Parts: sequence; structure tokens; C-alpha cells
Amino acid sequence: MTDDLLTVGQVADHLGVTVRTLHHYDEIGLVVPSARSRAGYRLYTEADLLRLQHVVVYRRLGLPLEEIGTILADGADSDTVVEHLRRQREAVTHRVAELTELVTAIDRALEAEMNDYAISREEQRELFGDGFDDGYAAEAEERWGDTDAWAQSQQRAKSYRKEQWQQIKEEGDAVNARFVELMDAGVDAGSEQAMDAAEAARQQICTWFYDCPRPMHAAIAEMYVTDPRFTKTYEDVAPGLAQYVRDAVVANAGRG
Amino acid sequence: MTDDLLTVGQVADHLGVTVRTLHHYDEIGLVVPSARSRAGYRLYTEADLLRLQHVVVYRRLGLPLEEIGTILADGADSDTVVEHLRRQREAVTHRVAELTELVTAIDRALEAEMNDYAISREEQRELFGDGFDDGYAAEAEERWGDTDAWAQSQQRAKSYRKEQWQQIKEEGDAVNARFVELMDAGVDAGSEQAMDAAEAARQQICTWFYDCPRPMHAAIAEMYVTDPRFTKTYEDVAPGLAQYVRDAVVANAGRG
DNA sequence: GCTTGACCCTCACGGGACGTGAGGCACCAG
DNA sequence: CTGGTGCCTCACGTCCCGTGAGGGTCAAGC
Repeated sequence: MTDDLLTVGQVADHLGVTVRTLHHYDEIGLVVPSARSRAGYRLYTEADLLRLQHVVVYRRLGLPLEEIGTILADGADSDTVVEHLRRQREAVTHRVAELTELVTAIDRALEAEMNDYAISREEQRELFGDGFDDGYAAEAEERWGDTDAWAQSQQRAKSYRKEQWQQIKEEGDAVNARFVELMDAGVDAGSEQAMDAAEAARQQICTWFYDCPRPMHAAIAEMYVTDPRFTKTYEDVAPGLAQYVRDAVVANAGRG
Repeated sequence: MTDDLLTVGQVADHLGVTVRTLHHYDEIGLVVPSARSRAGYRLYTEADLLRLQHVVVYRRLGLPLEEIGTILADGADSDTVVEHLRRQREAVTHRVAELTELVTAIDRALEAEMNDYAISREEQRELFGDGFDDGYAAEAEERWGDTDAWAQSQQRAKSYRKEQWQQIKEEGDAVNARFVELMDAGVDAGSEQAMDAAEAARQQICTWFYDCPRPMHAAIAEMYVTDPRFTKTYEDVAPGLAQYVRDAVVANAGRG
């Protein structure tokens, strides 16, 4: 039970790495199996697996193998295991925060494109450039290209041509016109009708762009009044529209 | 204004890539600057920058350059720009979901370590193994190792030794004892006192492990009753404790 | 006992995405 | 006209494996 030694293939299956990877880790001394069979087969113990698991997680974060080695070299007792987990947690959440930032950057770019607002280089830089102050830290690993979700999104995007784009713009204009109409009529931004218009706007985003739940929609609407660029595109349609739309969207997000 | 051509260095600064990278993209024909100066300097137009920006975002997601090339090759009008942004958004959120999963896996492992519960290989596999069904998709890019945040967390983790670990366990036992005491006394899990105990437990996590806001704590507490392993570790202390702690934590999360 | 797979071994070369000089023009400031 | 900085083109180095080539090993079945 405790002397349950595994061969490369089994270990590879368990932890989702390739045999070659295990060979490599052995070669460079990162994870050296504690035993070998008479025939020279690598045999991994429980402890080896634990170490390997840490390596795999660190690797997923993109740390170079050498650094992983030095990290793991600082002892291997029970308490340092917790240390590793703590660090790993921190590193992963940090990465998540970065990517989330990237998503909002993309959202802004989408908004800009939707409103036919060509953003300048300076703004691009602000959005994408070195938004990730320290490491713009590209994440690599090739196999990502043929992921299921990726293939899906690629396929879905295929059915999306010029006349449809035209339609999107028309729908958008219609929604905006509706907002202007309501605003000019003095209808409150928190009213049923305004909320309906907001809901229509949201539906449009869901249909054409991406799944956008109400809270997310509200967050985006905040940009209408906080980001001068978007404020401008709405104010150009009608003065006061940015605030009005924002309020309506927020109100709409508030109802069940 | 429109014929505002930039050299490699300027472009590199703007988009946060290296000059060498731009050379490489030129070499393989991925992003070829539209012009050259008499002296042979690469000169990038606005359109070049737009293309490059998409490349950079895709690259951050870890797509291989070749694939990026074919993606960008399907036309380059205004509407396909939106398509790219849509895809990029989807891809990034997908990645965020993956990493978030990884975080909860780490949380579980941390919980297990905290309770001195050594998880089996089978469970490790479940947690870390191929949780990412298709591509375990390691994210690479070396430079990550010497990120500020990383160095920080590494340094912070240094001050964390064996006697402290002992202290952590004692504190944990104390909190659990408090829970048992309350439960045995028939005090309601939603009571002030039980919530105080829950808050103490949360503070302990914050202090020793990671920043854990109340809602997150509640999510973790759910595991006490849904994950048999954790249920067991609490039930072993006292029958009914898992449910009691879970309820107290949830109640505590509910108060301001 | 012999064959057939599935699995393991050790070289060893390849490849993607750049890093890192080396050697040499280009351009502007003083 | 002399630095200093920025750009150019080779061209080799690196990291993390992928991908054979050539060959042993092991349990199972005939």
C-alpha cells in the first residue's frame, strides 16, 4: 500500500503530463524518481508524486523549471507544502486578476468598435499596452489552439458577415433612439419603459457579442459616465444621454 | 497626423513587446510593417499597429503564432475586428474560469493540509490531474519568475517556520473546541456567539493563509458538508460539527 | 517455449518564440 | 566631428519539451 511505486506511464496519466516531460524532469534533476526497477524502469514513490504535483501547478503558472527547482529546494516538510500552496494560490489569483483586467480592456474595445469609435494609439496603449505593469507576461503553450471552446467560438464567429454588422448598427441606433425619445419625454430613467429599453440594449449585447448578465451590463454602463470617450459618443447623440442610459441600465439590473 | 509612422522601438514601447519580437513577427510574415525608411528602418502604420495589437492579445492567451496568422488572415475589415474581440473575450474568460477552478483546487488542498489530512493520489488526480479536461494547458513564458508580486510573495513566505505551524494548529483546534462547546450547549448556529466563532475561524485563514472575505469563507464552508472528506474531519471531532460550523460561517457571512 | 503487444529505456535531432550578442550604418545634439 | 542612441542584419543560444530510431521488458495468449 505504501510501497506503491508507479511507472512513468501511470504517473503521466495521473497528473496529465507526458512521459517525455517526466524524462526531462529526471534529466535535469527536477523530479528524480526515488527508485528504478532492475530493468531500469523509473519508479515513482508517493513523495515523488507530491513533488511532481507542485511542479505541475507551478508550471501551469508559467514558472521556468529552474526556478521551480530552487523553490522546491528550500525543504519539503509538511509546513512548506502549505507554503507552496499559499504561494501558488496567490500567484494564480494574481494571474486571474490580470486576465480579468484584460477582459475589461477587451470590453472597452468592443464598446468602442460598436460605436464606430476608433481609439487612438495613446488609448490603445492605455488599454492593452502595458496595462500589466510588470510582466505583460504572455501565456504560452501551444496546444491551446485546438481546445474545444476555442474551436466552438471560432465556428460561431464564422456566421457573422457584413450585412449582419449593418443590422447590428441599426439595432443599436434604434435602442439609442428609444432612449432619446424617453428622455425627451421626461420619462424617469428608473421607469418601467426606460428599464425595458435597457433590457433591449442588454439583449443586443447578448445576441451579437457575448453573454452579458445584468450586473455585468451595469458595470459596463458605469463606463458611459466615467470614461470620457464613451461619454462623448453618447453625449454626441443627445446631451444627458450617457447619464440617462447608465441610470436606466443600473435600474434594470436592480429588478429580478 | 494620419501618416504617423513609428519605428520598432516606439511600437515596442507602446505595446509592451520587445524589438526582437517585432523583428521576429516581420521575419515570419505575421506583422510586416507597411513601409521602410530609406535607411531600411521598419515603419509601422496605424493599421499595422491594430493588427499587431490583436496579435499581442492572442499571444497573451498562448495561441501559437502560426494560428494567429491564419485567424487574422480571414479579412481585416471593421467587422472582423469585432469578431476577433469577441473571440478574444471568450478565450480569456474561458482561461479565467480554468484558473479559478485551479484556485478552488488549491483551496481544497490547503484545507486538507490544515486538517492534517493527506489526500490520496486518486484525489490529487481529481483535484489537479486532468481537471482541465482537454488541455492541461500549461501557461509558459519565462519572465514570470521575476515578477514583482512573485518576489513579494516569495519573501513573505520566508517568515513561516515550524513553530508557527504548530501555533496554527493550536489556534485551529481552539476554534474547533469553541464550536463544539457552543454546539453542545445547544446554542444556535445563527447566534451571535457562533458567528463570532466563525469570524475567528475566518480571521485565522486571513492571518495564516490568504485573504478570505466572508463570502469566500461561506463558499469554503459549503465544502464541509458537501465534500465527504472534509465532512469526515469535522465529524470525527464531534458528530454534527460539520453542519454546525457551516451554518455558523454562512450566518456570519450574512451580517454586515 | 514463442510470439505479440504494450510499455519502458537511451540517444539525439528538431522546433517554436524569441534572447543575446557582433559588427556596422543612421541620426541628432553639442 | 564626435558621441550617444537607435536601427539594421546575420547567426548562434535557450527553454521545454516533441518526435522518432533502435532496442530491451513484461504479462498474456497460443
